[in-house]
Amino acid sequence: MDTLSPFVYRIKKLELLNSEDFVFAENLIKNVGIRDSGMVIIESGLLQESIFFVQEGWAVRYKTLEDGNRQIVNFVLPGDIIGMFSPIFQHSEHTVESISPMKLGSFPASQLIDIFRDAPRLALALAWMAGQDERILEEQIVRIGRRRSAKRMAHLFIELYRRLRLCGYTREQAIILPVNQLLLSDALGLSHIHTHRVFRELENHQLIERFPGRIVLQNLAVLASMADFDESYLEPISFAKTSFAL
Amino acid sequence: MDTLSPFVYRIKKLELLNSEDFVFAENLIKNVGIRDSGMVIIESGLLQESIFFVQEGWAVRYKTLEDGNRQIVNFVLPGDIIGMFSPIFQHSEHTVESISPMKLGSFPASQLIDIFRDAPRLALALAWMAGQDERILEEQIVRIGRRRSAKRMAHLFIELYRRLRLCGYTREQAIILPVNQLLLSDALGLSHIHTHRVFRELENHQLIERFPGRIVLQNLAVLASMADFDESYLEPISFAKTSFAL
DNA sequence: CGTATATTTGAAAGCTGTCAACACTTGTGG
DNA sequence: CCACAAGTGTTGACAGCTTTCAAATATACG
Repeated sequence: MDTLSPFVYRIKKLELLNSEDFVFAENLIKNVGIRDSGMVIIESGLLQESIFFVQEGWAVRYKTLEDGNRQIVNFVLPGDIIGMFSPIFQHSEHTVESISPMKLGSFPASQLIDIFRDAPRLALALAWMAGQDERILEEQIVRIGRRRSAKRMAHLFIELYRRLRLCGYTREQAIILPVNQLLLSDALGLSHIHTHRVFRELENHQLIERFPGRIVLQNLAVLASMADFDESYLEPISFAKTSFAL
Repeated sequence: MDTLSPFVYRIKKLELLNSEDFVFAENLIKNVGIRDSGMVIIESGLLQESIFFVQEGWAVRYKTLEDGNRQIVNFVLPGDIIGMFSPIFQHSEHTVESISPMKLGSFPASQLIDIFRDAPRLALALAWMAGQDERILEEQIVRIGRRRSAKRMAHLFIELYRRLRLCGYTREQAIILPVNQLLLSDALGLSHIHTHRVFRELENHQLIERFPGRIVLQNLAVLASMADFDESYLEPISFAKTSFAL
């Protein structure tokens, strides 16, 4: 038997889908493709033809400003969906680019409609995932708007760690992020120089360690406590069973 | 005949729903209630029992930090939905509070399921609205992460103006926002003192005018140009008709 | 009229960005 | 294999933006 895809792993927790839905879901993502690091998966301004499921690897979702600056809006991790509701928009508003080699399941955007018509429970599960994504964006707003740089960085690190856990990563120590300082600064809304300063500070406290192109989180406990991390915005244990049958 | 509710006004543009769907939609929001300014509509940490449609009035959606600070994540305007996918979560992650008197349509959260099962086109329309909301959050991230205070404020003003237009507001000049400086600072991720300085600056340039508890935008053209506002993230003219029948 | 909530000011401290170089790594082509 | 280019990481100094502190003034509300 093969291991569960991270997507199925996540929606399983919902306890909403029956075996028929799971077959439907598994079939959706049968079409798997590989991407190198640094590839554009969807591009701002363009119509999106596919919906992707991240099986392995990392990407970033960002917007580019008129002055050439960019802001990373969210990281895209295994178990995430890329462009879920894109078929109902004429163009994408952000770019998604791989930052590590990736394995992506995909299905044609037009098929989203079939899901809504033929598999309402699965459609609801997708809405659930979109809702989680929105919660993560909200927390990103709070992080950038109301936290100072060191705390901001620590908070992001812990979020990424916790999100990895959601789809089955269990290692308790030494989480490796395929991220460099430039990426970090664009995610945190800081200059790359200041990012470096903060970075060095955390490193001096032995909270993180650096390797070319990656960051290792060494002391999650201290990072979490300095970040005042409240995980309630991340995926709950189970679905709110408001007593309905679908 | 009565005027269209702002919600129906918006989803009409989708050109996805048939008359049956519209009846369904209209029935959903028949139950209308009134709120004073300053009322909590949904509260962070609590289970949400209803889904609300804003017919009139403004609210803010915010998160409170451990240190008592708060960050407004988004403004809630006529035509918006509050807590759309809340039935699939055990608790709300943010608080929504009215900042003006409001008129709210609502239906029980449990009914969301009926929509997904019995009115897939309407469910898709809701997903479309959720997608728009997510785009607005993305832009808020960019605004806070990569724009300096004056530009940041101008950009928010223009966004609010454009969003009002989406549900039928047509006045070209003198848009009135039911907002004070404290609210503004929490939305922009600035201290209230600095917000005041920037505020005063825009006022000195005759771009805005202040009245107790409200702000009037007087020169939208100049505000928009200084904000480098790119409206593509706001609702498109029409649905991407990827040639499917639902 | 008194209290709480907003707004306003000035000054000082502190955080973050910008500038200008330099070092290091990696990949490419000669 | 070396040289070079491009991208990334590093430093120090400095400017500038933003926050904080403290206190005064309005304004709203009961």
